[in-house]
Amino acid sequence: MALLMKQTKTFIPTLRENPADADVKSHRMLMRAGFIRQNASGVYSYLPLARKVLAKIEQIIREEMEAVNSIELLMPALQPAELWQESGRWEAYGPELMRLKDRHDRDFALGATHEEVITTLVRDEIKSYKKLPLTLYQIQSKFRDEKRPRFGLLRGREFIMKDAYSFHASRESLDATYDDMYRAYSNIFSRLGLNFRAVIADAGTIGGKGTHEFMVLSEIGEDTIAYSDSSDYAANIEMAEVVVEYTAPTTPMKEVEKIATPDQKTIEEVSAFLNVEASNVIKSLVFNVDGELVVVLARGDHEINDIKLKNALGATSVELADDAAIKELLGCAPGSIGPVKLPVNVKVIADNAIKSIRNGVAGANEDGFHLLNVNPERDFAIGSYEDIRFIQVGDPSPDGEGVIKFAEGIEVGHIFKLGTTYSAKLNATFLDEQGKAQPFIMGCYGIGVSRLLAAVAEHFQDENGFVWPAQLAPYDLQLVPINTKDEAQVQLADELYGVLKSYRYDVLYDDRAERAGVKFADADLIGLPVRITVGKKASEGLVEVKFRATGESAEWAKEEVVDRLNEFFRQN
RNA sequence: CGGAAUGUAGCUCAGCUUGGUAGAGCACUUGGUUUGGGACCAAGGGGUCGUAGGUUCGAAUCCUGUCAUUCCGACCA
Repeated sequence: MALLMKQTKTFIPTLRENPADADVKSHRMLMRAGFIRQNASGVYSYLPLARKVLAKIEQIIREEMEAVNSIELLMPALQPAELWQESGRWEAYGPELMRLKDRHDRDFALGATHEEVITTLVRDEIKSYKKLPLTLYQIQSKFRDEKRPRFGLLRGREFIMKDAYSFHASRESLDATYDDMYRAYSNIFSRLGLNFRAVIADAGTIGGKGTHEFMVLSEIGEDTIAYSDSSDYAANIEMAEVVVEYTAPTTPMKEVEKIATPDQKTIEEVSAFLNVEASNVIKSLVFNVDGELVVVLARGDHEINDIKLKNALGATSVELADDAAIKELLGCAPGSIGPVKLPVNVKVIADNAIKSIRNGVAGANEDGFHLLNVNPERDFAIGSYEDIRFIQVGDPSPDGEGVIKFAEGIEVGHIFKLGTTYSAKLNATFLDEQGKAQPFIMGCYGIGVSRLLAAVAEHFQDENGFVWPAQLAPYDLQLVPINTKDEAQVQLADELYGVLKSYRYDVLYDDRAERAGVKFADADLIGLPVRITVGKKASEGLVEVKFRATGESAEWAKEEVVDRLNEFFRQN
């Protein structure tokens, strides 16, 4: 399908100056080059050029999905509340679910995801194990009322997503499809030309066990990846296990001593004031765990990871308790909390590293005082030791090879083994070989399509504009007659336009009556791989060709344009 | 949801401190001169100064509320 487009007939509103509201370069360049416009916070229009890049991304996704027998369908964005009530997520999803009412005052949601719709759809139509496995996907807009939309397309409230769902009669079948998807995702991100890693991830509120995130490495990434410097281990920092074996030192224990520490609240202040290492200070925090106050301990040089905490306690929500609750429980402000002499019924969870503390420092549960020579077990009881801290740079890699380093990543894909979480709740069953009803075993697999547009926009640009690789470029090349009043130039440009069409090139024809400088600046902004300039030597049948990526240019006779272009696109 | 900032023409911004009835550049329209890296000359069109209220003889400017947008944090399949 060769697409031709005259620039006077399309809509590419380029900006000469940087938009004031765009801070990250993908957002800035997408605005400047006329790809997107914002309609509300986190809500964007995709203008013709963006639509074309999206179409290319989607095409790659479709090819790789079909290759693993995943079949496209399209489900509604507008979904009845009953569906969400049935799965329990009408309440559980919270304010992030966009809700609305119809004229009969019935509740609806704008689809934040489609587990409910697909599960009931399949439930009502698939009754036999003989029809399994089945994998379906769609590419569609999703709605999430994010607390803080940001970075242009990177975190929107309306965004485009590819979501796939698989249905199985057995775990083994799910595992096989999961592996297929893992490979398909790797193919997709490789074909897009992105530098990515598949990392071990947390399943979050979607539930299920066994999950990988696909992260594009980027400095604007909102997630931190912990990876091994000498193996292929990589995990979201939320999940990376700490495998250090901590043991108590053999130094003799000393008597506990109370000491005044006026206005010394943070670990840094206290350790500096008392001249001790942060690693020998006990950081004590009070968390509200599903309504119960729990004291959580970690070493002063460590950070508590609330996702690990949540998982370790099997809780559905953990958050720091507020000052009033702490005051009521312990009679002091945060900053002076400690594990010694707590009210009897308070649960205490300690990070494994607490074991390494000997004659440590802890808050005295009295404002302005700390305790010296505090020792675990002797001076306070611990409910259990768990791995609840964030891994740190330099920690040993959990797979035993090398040490941990950090990188920032943009989450562009996430694959889950859901199991029967949704099928059980929604009563979606099939009949197995024994004629017995079994809940479907499910998987789900998402790709943030519009987020990918942001990720590639972030990656494929230089100071003058986008530098699209051939597989993503909105058009293959731009045809630029310099002077639209020059008979010879227009004639040759028209001729090339026709020839290129017959050879199935997608051409953006800059037929505008603009000056050369304007056309060149816009061409650089738009960033097509090849620019063919028809100028002074048109009468001799010569054109100038410039390659966006390298900045190299050459002079070609009109007769050789097609052959040379074919050669270029074979190699790029 | 906490913290911060910003809302003045399509875009980027000045004017606000010290109240006197709105400006620049770019863009746009018309005419002319130009024509290979965001031209020039001339003449134009375009703004409830986010919004509501208050203070004042008088508010873009001072005060209060409110809304929107952005950034930091918390949060997040």
